[in-house]
Amino acid sequence: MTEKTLSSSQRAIQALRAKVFSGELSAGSDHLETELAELLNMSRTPVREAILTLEGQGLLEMRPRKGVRILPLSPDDMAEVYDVLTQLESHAAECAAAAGFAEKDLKTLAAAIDDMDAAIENSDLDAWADADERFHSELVRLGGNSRIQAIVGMMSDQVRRARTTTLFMRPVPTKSNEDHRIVYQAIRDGDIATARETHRQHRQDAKTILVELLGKHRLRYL
Amino acid sequence: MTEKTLSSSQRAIQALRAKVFSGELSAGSDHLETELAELLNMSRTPVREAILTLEGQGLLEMRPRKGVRILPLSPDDMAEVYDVLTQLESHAAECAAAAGFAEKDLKTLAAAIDDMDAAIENSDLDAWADADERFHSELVRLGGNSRIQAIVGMMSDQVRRARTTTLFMRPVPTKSNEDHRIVYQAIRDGDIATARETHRQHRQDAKTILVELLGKHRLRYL
DNA sequence: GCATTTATTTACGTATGCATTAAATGATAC
DNA sequence: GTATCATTTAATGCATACGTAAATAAATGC
Repeated sequence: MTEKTLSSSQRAIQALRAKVFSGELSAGSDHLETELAELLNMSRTPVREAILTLEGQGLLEMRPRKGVRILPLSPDDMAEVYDVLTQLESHAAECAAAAGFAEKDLKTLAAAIDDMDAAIENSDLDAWADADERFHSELVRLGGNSRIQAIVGMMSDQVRRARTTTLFMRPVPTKSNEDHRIVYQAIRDGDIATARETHRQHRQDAKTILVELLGKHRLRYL
Repeated sequence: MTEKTLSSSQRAIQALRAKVFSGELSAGSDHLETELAELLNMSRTPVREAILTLEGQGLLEMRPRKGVRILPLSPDDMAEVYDVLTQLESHAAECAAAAGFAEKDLKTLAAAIDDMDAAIENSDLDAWADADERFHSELVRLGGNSRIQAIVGMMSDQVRRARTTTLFMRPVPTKSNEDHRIVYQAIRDGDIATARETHRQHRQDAKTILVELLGKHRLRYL
């Protein structure tokens, strides 16, 4: 095993991230540095460093004397996030298709798609969401632009926060996997235009569905 | 005047940024926290906080026991940066065109274009670069996506670092401003496709020119 | 000499203390 | 009752101290 002793700062980052995603630190809530330090059993110093880092990733905001605010996401915010994902991921799909990967280079991508099918069979939404993330993450990796990877990672974090709430509100995403297969084939066949355009449309659909869902359920923040 | 007493952390961020851009802290160089603290006349604490922030913006990297490394930019890195800019800015141009701005909303954009013309007349490359930045920054602002603004801002910082070196190596960018005018008109006329495609091509050309220039001059890092 | 171990240095990570200053509370005037 | 000012509270920003572990130097064995 790759045993590593994480620094307190690193643990703080992980722990805070986890608590934000789990909702233990809910969106819109404020927390004093002292409170978080106590919660994580460490001094304020590493907590402050973690806060700085997470602020840079858009998860929270330091507001002097008012505490650390876990950033809420409005439907407009989600639209912004999805627009960034749409542009950068479709570019990644384009690049991946242009790169001329062999089928064996694409096995991770294919596996994610198969897992999604299986998850839908079993009506296991969590497994589906997990595989979906793997697909998108691998797609971006294949795109070969490390900065796009980093940015998409940050935006995906935002989506992940919303997912807990939204995942069970929407219909089983069967259409979604058809898109994934088309993108996969386009990349394998070097069909640049199809890879890009299919994925672009795929993400744009996801945005529309989500934003409408939020509107329908009167969710103004999450 | 808007007089404000900046915190030491804030001053550290500004000062370090300035020193990176000016080259006083040159790309690839390593610096101990103590050294930077001394340089900025403050304790390590605010310096560390600034380092964390700037690390999140991709300007430097904390390497325990080896010092803070000012990240060098390879031609491949520049290509990555320009690809992100190309995707996100062309999307912003598209959105701006779709938004149906009145001519008066576009005066900042028009002013930047005029300034670039004037700068070319005067062979003032610095003024040109300044106006060029204003154009791109305003374009993205008009796009209306705050996340894209933030990301483009970060990527522009990377470009800015290279500019000191590259600005005087290349021919006067006359063609560039033709593109800008076309983009401007397309936005004003609500011609979404032209706005996007012209700007996309504009940025892609810039990438090609820069990468070739770096190759020609055997600049492997900057 | 060269390799390996031991000692030393020192940069970093974290805890702690304190001054500052924004916010909250209370007092006073109207 | 309200508004203004003084007072108190306490969260933060920063400096400082210190233990730890990495890197370097020294020492030992072969």
